[in-house]
Amino acid sequence: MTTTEQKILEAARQVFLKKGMDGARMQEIANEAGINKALLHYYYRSKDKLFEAVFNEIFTQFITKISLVLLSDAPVKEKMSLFVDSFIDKIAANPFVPQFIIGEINRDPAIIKKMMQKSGFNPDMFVSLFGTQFKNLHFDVRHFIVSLLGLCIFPFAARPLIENVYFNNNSEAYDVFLFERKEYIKSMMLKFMEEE
Amino acid sequence: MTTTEQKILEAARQVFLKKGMDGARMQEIANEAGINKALLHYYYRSKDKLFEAVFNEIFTQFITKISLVLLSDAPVKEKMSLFVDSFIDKIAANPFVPQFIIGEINRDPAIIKKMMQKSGFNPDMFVSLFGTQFKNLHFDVRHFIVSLLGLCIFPFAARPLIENVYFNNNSEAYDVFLFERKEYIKSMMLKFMEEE
DNA sequence: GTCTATATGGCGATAGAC
DNA sequence: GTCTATCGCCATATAGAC
Repeated sequence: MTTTEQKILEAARQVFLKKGMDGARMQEIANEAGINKALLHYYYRSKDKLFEAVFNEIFTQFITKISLVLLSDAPVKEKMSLFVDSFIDKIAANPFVPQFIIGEINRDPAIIKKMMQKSGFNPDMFVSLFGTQFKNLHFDVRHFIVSLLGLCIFPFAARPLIENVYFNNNSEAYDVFLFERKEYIKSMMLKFMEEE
Repeated sequence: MTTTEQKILEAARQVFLKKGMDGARMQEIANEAGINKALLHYYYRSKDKLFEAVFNEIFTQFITKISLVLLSDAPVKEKMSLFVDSFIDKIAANPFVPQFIIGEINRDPAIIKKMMQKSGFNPDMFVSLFGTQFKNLHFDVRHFIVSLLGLCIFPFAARPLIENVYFNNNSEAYDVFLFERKEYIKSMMLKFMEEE
């Protein structure tokens, strides 16, 4: 059984993910939830508050997934492989998340700090990891992480363009491409991580 | 000497780049151009038309830059190096472009086809290149191009988040990081392109 | 061509009955 | 808790004077 509050949050998630804060309409969220517009304000006071609740949920899930690659203490090559597989699966199941987060953090950068606090994450946690676990690697770990994220996220964020230019809008072919991509990224990164 | 029409387009470019189609306001564009709101409609009929003019300009510039790496017939490794240097310089000079394009192509995928026609580009041109120039490479060229783009673009598109998490919001440090990134990407790709 | 004033519609938010 | 009706504002767009 789902409460009205949950139905609203789920509907808001759908609409905000596709349209973003600026493009979303309270009326559309109400329709999606099968309730009246006034109820949205009864439960969440304002569009801003509702958006924050949605963003917090999405962002926390996303950054939790990312942090796993850093927090586990598996050997770094296995860790990388596991991350690529699970991260791409995760995005494929939530294909609107990357461009949503990219759009919203650029629209309102201040939201990041707010969400970090709510999620219980803090920047120091990430930074301190560089001083300990990774210090013996021959490459810069920040560049390494950013590369890994870019390689995984970009083909989803830029999908409409790439699918048009390189796949003649053949959506099924692009799904295959995304699936292949796991192996491509892993082999690329493994080669790069070799000690010579 | 700049005409009113040019002033409007320049102002619209600034505002749309930062706020996107949904977040931009005609009043703000008028203020930025130092003219009256009614003049916007005199020259561009509607917000949609004005947006299309702006998007077309930005998109054409962007995709022209990308296509150079494919169209020149320099050896592939030098080509890659040249592309990374010039492309990152280009984005650094226009840091809002990546997230703007990502946002708008996802908001309205149909705009891509429209812009492709206006710019004189067509998908077949890109696709045919794979059958000829690149056919002897040992790796998939589509994955290669997408990787290159992702490695260059992502640190700009996700800047607010990465800058917060890994650089404690130190903007100058992040600029250094972006500058270093050219060498990092090139060495990574070169290693990957080795024949063994 | 450029302005002021205004029409027109849609949006977030609230009042108040049930 | 949930609804209908409506307020007040702000956005795009247009009319019409200069």
